Amino acid sequence: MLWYNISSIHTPCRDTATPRHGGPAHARFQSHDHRACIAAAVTAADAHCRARGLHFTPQRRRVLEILLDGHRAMGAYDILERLRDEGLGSQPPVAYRALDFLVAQGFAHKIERINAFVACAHSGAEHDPAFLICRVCCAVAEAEAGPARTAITAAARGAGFRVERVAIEAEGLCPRCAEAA
Amino acid sequence: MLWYNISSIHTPCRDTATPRHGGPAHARFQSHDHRACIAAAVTAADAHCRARGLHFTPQRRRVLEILLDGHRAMGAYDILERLRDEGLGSQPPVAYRALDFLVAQGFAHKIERINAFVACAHSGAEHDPAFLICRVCCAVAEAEAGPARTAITAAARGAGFRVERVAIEAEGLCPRCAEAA
DNA sequence: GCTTGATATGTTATACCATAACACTTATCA
DNA sequence: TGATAAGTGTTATGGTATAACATATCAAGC
Repeated sequence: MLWYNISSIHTPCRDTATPRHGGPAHARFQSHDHRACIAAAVTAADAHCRARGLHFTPQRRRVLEILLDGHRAMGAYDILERLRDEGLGSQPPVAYRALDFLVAQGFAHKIERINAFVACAHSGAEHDPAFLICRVCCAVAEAEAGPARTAITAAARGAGFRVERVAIEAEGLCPRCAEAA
Repeated sequence: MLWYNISSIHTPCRDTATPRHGGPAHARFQSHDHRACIAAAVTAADAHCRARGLHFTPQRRRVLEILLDGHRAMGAYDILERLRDEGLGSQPPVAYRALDFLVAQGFAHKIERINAFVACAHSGAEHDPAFLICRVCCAVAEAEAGPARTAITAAARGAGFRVERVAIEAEGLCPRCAEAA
């Protein structure tokens, strides 16, 4: 399971949401080859778009790279700030359009609870993401929610509702904060 | 399953979100005794608070009544408008404080996807709500998510994450809009 | 090429959602 | 009855998101 730190967005636990390093929860992505991991995800997205005749434009590509590089949940305005620094756009719609595209294509997810976006941890593969959000440090993990999705889809079908997308977001304590408590 | 209509809040489908009547999806609560249903829920909340030494103040009671009466997903500012009309408060924090209390006590739920609140359809009973949100007309239904919650809690435990609260929100087509499509 | 329609971007303005902070009041209980 | 906690009133501001319209770019058929 991949863990993300939260960035400076507006959240219930914003004040304590400074990036944490060295802990067990994050050991996994401290050791991996982050550069290669980003490149692979971008390449996969590129191929996906090519295959479908979609435009993987510089803006969209860059926003995905920023999300992958940050390796954390980022607010749209965090993204926008990066884009602005790089001369790739300066107004909110620029960020939101790119993010909408990435989310629609499954390259990124929106975490409704905290109004933030993360690069998808399993790009390319069909999957049902669930997010675990620590209420103390706001770290976020993407977990697999296949069985849960199956359950809710079945319940919905019984009511005549046709499910297209499911957002599952669990709030609680991450391993580190649970131990501290 | 209980269906709610969406109110005038800011949503992807706000323009088509006028209350709908007469359809099969809503037949269930058109026939029930709404007055009695509201009274029962308020009485239950009152008893719950009394038992725990919590203050079920006039403001909190009134906000719950408004949610129950509206029988739909309402934005905090919709609530505030009602309170203002009744002289019970005029500034946003008034509405948010009451809503926070009601959500914390389980008398209401927040639907993150659309930044709206609904009165709980099963007040008093322990339950795990899941929401079905129609992407066309924004009608909202509260379904039971017990099995899904069990699944996600188990997956989280495997990662050392302690789940306290789970939000499950499915987006798709309600029976009526599915039929129209 | 050139037109045409669809898609994407630039920009302004605005709407909507939510809380920090502080003063004041009311309830509870030792 | 005085101390403490909980709730309310109010101002101000911060954070999130989109409508609307102008412009530019791309892809396909003539």
